[in-house]
Amino acid sequence: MKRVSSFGNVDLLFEGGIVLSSIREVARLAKVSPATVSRVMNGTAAVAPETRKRVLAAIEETGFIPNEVARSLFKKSAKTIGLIIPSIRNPYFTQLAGIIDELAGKEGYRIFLCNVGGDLEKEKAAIQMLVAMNADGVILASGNQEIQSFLSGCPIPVVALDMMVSAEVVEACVYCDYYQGGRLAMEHLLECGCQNIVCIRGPQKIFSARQRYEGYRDVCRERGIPEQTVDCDYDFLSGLAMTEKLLECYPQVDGIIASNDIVAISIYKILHKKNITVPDRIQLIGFDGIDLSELMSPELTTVCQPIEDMAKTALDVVVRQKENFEKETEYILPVSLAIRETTKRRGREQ
Amino acid sequence: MKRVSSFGNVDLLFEGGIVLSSIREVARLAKVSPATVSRVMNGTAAVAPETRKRVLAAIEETGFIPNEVARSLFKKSAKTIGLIIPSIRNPYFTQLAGIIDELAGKEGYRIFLCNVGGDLEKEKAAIQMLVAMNADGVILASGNQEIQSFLSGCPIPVVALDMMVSAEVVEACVYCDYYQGGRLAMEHLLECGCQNIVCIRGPQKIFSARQRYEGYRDVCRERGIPEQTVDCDYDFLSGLAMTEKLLECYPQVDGIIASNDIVAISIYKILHKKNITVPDRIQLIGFDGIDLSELMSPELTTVCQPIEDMAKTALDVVVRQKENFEKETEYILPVSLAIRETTKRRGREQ
DNA sequence: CCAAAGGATGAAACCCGTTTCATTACTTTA
DNA sequence: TAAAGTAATGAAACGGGTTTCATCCTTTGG
Repeated sequence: MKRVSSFGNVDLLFEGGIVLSSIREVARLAKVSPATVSRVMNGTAAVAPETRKRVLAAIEETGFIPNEVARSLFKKSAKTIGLIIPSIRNPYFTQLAGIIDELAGKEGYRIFLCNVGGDLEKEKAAIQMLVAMNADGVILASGNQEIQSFLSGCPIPVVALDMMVSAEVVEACVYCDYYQGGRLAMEHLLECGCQNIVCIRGPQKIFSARQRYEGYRDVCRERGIPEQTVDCDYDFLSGLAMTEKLLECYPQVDGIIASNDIVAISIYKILHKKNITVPDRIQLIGFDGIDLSELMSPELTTVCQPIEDMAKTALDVVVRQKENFEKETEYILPVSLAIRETTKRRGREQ
Repeated sequence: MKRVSSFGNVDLLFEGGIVLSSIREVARLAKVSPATVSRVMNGTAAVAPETRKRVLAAIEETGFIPNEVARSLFKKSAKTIGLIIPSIRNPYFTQLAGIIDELAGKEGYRIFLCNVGGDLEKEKAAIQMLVAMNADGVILASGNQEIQSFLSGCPIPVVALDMMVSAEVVEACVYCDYYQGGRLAMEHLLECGCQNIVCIRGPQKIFSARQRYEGYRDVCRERGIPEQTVDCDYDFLSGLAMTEKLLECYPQVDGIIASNDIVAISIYKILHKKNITVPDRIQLIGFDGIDLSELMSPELTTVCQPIEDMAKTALDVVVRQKENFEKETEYILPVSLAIRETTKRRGREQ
């Protein structure tokens, strides 16, 4: 019913489907050697037009698809790049993954997505697996600094995305000016008239979260404002829980800096549920600039990261690492403020 | 700096990192044959305790990681299952992917996610690639019926998820009772007092969208209500555009059935922007029951699909297809109504 | 007209983990 | 004590595409 039908010695199928046959079968059919078939397929050497035609016909007839595994084994390259992310449920990472996937496709690479969920062991296993699979490189966006020591001696190039890892163990780091982002968020809330701002910090072992917090903290210090923080993970469940806590601890709050957009959305949910109006009673700002931040109602004011540029840069480093002579080891991209509906000031920037 | 250091003939690295070395090197170091090393690693045959210890020590010393590609080539199995989805940006599919990934991991399989974006050629290429990679099976959730004819003779098992494909070409189909979902949505809006309901249909070439529409349509017919429909894709951009159109064509509308949750969210955004209150002036219901439907404010009333069960069922069929004797070819799962805040009636169900 | 150069092609090695099959050594049974 | 059986292990083949190297044939230059 769905197995390949056998026809003589050659597996054939006539209904436009997929067939398994080997290069040797094709060769036999075309009355050439496997080497010649390989040359025709890859254009790696001149083949007489007459021969080429016969080979092409044989490929057509058998529906031959070259076995990628055999190719990978010899070439020591699977034309695959691993993308390690902490959560496939976080729209920020799926947006990133979507862009990287598309760009990689154009360069002839596949993306192997590894969802490690903040688990260090899973992350190590993912890297080992990618190495064992002859992947050509890794884009590491797990956010977990602890992986660093494990990376030394990794035989395939690794580029850290959204995290700061020593240039000793990775090809390069690509991240944003999170610190500036933290400052921007705080300064914006102040400009909007907030008197009582609380910063919901992401996990401090994550570089972006730490830097954002430090931006916020430094503005506080410069202006003599006491810090008010709550700790929170980068996911919505944590966001919901921490918002409850925040309202308990800081009932006077009139401005909230969320650890990222998805947390901002969950904060908004709680505020909405409690009939606390945004931005009238409390103003709210997020980080990341995911699609959803603009899709939610009201639209979320947020500090945008150039997701597309980050994806492009990271991929570029991995793909072109061999040919890079004077390579950068650090790409720091600028962030920008998107003033929308959860803060009061109508700004110049969109 | 990051290359593996060479030590004698054996590649070594002392800092806990990753190393490339072959089974033959390990064998040489342990003074055994590669076969014995393989037997120690896989437990495929008895090895003398003394020998085993030497081999283990050699593996430890070299940091040897068996090459998955070589293993896949021989075994004709990559311990990998392909998951083909139309969009990695749609939370429904990432939620699905997350669950499948987790379950597959427990069974010793990797998931290779293929984002084909509704492009038939990309989808064909993805399937060919999976075959060429010695994948063990495919979970096909692209929604695109047209792929059907391409599937015949596919040498690896395919299970269709969220779509209806002939049992001739797939191992099984797993989907929900979308028709019932369509009815449920319509009946609920009627119960909530809507007089002027518009159905925003998903692409009619997609099975779920067609079935949902037919559920809606049949309720209309049974009650003598004239149909009012607008066509829309399954993404938020389309949702935004179509809502504008809807409001133009049907200014009297007081109930909207969205093609899915993400479209419902974008509908809400437009309504909110136009100061049309939900559910007072217009009531709104979605399909899918993604996390986000509950996270948005107000919480979205929606027809939930048992995403977890679907994932589990699909994976089970693929993994266990060889041992299935009397196999089902169709798994139809029930949907359920989650009455939340975008419709008026406070229902029994949560 | 012969040598050198170039083009087309095939045989065989290669990538590396797995498995079969044969061999050796030793134990058990008759 | 011989025959039969068993455990441990290695040599070699295998999987399938790629590449090197040698070979053969044709063309070009002297």
